[in-house]
Amino acid sequence: MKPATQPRILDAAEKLFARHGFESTSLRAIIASAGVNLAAIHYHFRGKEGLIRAVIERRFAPINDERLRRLEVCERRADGRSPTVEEILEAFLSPMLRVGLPHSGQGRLLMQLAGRLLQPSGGMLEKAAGSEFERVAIRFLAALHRALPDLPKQEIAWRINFTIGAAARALSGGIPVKVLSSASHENLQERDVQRVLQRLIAYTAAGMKAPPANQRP
Amino acid sequence: MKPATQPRILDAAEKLFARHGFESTSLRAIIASAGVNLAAIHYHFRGKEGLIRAVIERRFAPINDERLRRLEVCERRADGRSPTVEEILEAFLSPMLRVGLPHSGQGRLLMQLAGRLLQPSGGMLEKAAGSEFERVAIRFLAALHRALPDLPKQEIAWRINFTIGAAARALSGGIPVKVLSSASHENLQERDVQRVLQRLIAYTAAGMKAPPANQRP
DNA sequence: GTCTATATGGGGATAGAC
DNA sequence: GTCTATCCCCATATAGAC
Repeated sequence: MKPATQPRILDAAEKLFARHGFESTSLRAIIASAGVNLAAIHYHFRGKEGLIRAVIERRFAPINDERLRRLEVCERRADGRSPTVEEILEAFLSPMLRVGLPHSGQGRLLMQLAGRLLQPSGGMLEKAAGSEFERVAIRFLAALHRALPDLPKQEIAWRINFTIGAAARALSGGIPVKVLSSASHENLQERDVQRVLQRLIAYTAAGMKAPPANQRP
Repeated sequence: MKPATQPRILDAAEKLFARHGFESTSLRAIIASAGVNLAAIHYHFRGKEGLIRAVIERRFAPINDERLRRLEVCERRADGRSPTVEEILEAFLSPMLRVGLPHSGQGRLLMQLAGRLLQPSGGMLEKAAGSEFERVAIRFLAALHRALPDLPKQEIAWRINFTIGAAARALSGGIPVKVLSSASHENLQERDVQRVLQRLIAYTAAGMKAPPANQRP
């Protein structure tokens, strides 16, 4: 028996989106891969934008839940005191990087997809990703503000954005410069996620804890 | 007398690309704004991809020249010793963030454009941006390796990628999460670039200098 | 409720007249 | 160098079969 139409569409769309990006993937390519009719997409998802949103939400809702869950765990473990910046950042970054096992093709596809998702690229993607991120961002901003009471909240907000940018690089494998990609992009395909996560946390935690620059130069 | 067709196309395309992104901007929108014929784009630039590449190269070649020039200046000033990480990163980041004055509309447009450019988003952009970056990336990787001799070169390559990701966030204004964008996106439109640069350098320099994570967890 | 067939309008690209 | 006319592909919408 063959799987239902809806998940077949979602699986095919996720794979193609991850490989070619959202705007470069046509619905026709998706229906060919899924073996369904074009109008089925419109029926189930109300068009391409709805399909993108459904793909995103299917995968990122659990990630965001996991982020919040981990944050609560390490806050409870800290028992009244604030968790370390490293712990908070691991709660934020790890679920995204760890989805799927290192050897799972689906996991790596999702990492590429996530790398694309996190970057603003022209309108509708922001909306789809933004609503998912919002609840998470608020919680983590508060947690980091508590861990770094000397930093203005505005500075922390900036640094969260910098951190997201760094994570997006890690997920998408970096720029296609040979000298850099030999050390990142290629390896990302083959090495384990844990190593990348360690590098990313070492970098972003140090940046997060940096003394703020002089505001009057 | 009216300007030549070619720069008119480039100006209109840059403006629209900056505003709506590359894939969401139609050639027809560009010709309407530039007041030229559709085929003129294909004649001068061999299609949309060539136009994107031309827009990119026109703006980024001088930026990359400036990066290399600044790196040489601070290396000469260091007189045999290595410049600080902060100096190297400022040479790398500042030309990109400083193009145009804070109040120049063109400068801000370019910042948005650059923010989009630096993030991998589906194929052809990487190629266009990658060739531009290559010569710069090699030089800065070497300079940072000299400034941070204890770090493996591979680790530095990863951190350069993280740094680029953070810079891309600064340029594009961050994710559209209200609580974060109130502190970044909105202000980026109105406040001076110097402030952003200071924040970015404080964050990325700390990340760059962080002790590497344990490789055996 | 689920899907097929088909129509519409907009997109990038190209050949060839001027 | 420039423009007109045209081609083919795509996303979307809808009517109606099952």
